[in-house]
Amino acid sequence: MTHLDLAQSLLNCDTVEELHTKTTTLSKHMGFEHFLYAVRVNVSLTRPYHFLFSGYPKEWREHYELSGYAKIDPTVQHCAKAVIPVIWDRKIFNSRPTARIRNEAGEFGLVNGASFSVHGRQGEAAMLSLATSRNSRQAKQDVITMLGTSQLLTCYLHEAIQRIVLSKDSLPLKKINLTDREKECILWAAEGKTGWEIANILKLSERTVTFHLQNAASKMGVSGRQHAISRALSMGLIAP
Amino acid sequence: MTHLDLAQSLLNCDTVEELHTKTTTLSKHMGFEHFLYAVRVNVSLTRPYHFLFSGYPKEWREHYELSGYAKIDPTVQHCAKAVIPVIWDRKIFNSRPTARIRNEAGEFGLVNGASFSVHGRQGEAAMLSLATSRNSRQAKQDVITMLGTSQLLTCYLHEAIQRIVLSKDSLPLKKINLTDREKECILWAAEGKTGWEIANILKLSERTVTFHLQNAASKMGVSGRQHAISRALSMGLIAP
DNA sequence: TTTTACCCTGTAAGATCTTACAGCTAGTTA
DNA sequence: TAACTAGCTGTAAGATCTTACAGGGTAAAA
Repeated sequence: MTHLDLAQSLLNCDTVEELHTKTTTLSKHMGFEHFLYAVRVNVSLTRPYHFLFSGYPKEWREHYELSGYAKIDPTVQHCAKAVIPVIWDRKIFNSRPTARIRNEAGEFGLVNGASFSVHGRQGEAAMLSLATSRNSRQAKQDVITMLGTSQLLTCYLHEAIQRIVLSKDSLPLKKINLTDREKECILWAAEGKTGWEIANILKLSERTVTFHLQNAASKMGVSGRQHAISRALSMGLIAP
Repeated sequence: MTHLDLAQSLLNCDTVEELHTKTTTLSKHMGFEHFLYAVRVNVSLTRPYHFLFSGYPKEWREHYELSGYAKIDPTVQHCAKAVIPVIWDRKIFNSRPTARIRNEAGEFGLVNGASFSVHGRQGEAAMLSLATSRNSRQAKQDVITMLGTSQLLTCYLHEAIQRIVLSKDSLPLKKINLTDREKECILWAAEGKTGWEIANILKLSERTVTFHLQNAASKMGVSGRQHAISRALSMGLIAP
């Protein structure tokens, strides 16, 4: 049974609970007592959707939340802009308030670990943190040794979450089917073309272009061309 | 010297050539004679920017290009929409034309391997393929064994490419500095607000909103509000 | 055969955006 | 001090988008 098989098995989960159990087992196998997966989906730019999948101590999560640590947590900031993992280290938590986060986390059994970043095609930004309470030199070394496997786990877990959670109806990535025409019209509108220009490009009447753009907008639950463009883009609906 | 150290060393490269040498060495260490990294950046949706970083045989690349294989290559399609790697396998190359790609690739020494996907914060979609000419059962197993390390390499390589290639002036991700106001205005415009509404939200005059949006557009080299919104979004300039 | 999905088009009033003109303040840097 | 950057504001004509009304077609699935 390779780690690949285990990771693959995440994709076979049907429920969030099952996925949680498997992820917990898998993390433990890899030497981490705790994990935390979080994803942000830009259904709306100003009100993004967040989903948390936690194998962290509940008390720590609550404290973290109440203290608004997410805003200054260097691992969160790192994962928001980079695609490489970050190993928990004194250099990372270097300021006064961030060092405090690290210390407090340690009290809850999150001593050593690393955070992994993964971005989806539909603009989702996700991260997975894996942590152990072990504080030895060996523990630090183990984190490094497992870096590859951990990164792989992150990818598979994200894929699984995407399938189980994010694709369900009434949830943010709920499948919105734009027709080809609608996509074409939005694409050209996004390229800055006017209705008249799009009509010429697609050999349609300007009225029809308007029509398709309206349909697309109403499918996505937005109003106006600009809103439709941004929603279609941030949800990856018209990706090349 | 762990694989991590090696991957880290990619980040220290200053030139594309240096990066190429290091990547070649690294791939070999991992048991792959060939690698191919490709990235697409949505500077424009209809005319995206492509960058290829090839450790593949030149002849194969040319043949692949001329034959337009990229359009039907199942590994490319997989990486475009998934975040998990795909191992080269008969099941993947299952149709007549795709099986042909696999066979032809084999003739150039690309027999077994896998393709890895990574998406960046700025909407770049990249993939790395690693291949070996070995055709044994052991070779297949080795691909699986190295899956984690390979995925990690993909992430580091992408980060390195981003720094060396994509961030340079005159290149697609060339740093465009939007001011906070400009970002705010674009953000709300992307949320479907009218100029008048944005003015109210930000406590500005409508004229000023127009002004900022125009400045943002001209900085990005586009014309019109819709174009500005799409460019800002697809280049990750106003990400939350 | 009915339903469903997709595609296409017209008119017209009013809202909104674009682009041209022109000018002000404040803070930082050279 | 001069030059630069960021921020802010006004007017007005013309282009473009929005939304209301209304209507037509094909093709596949139920």
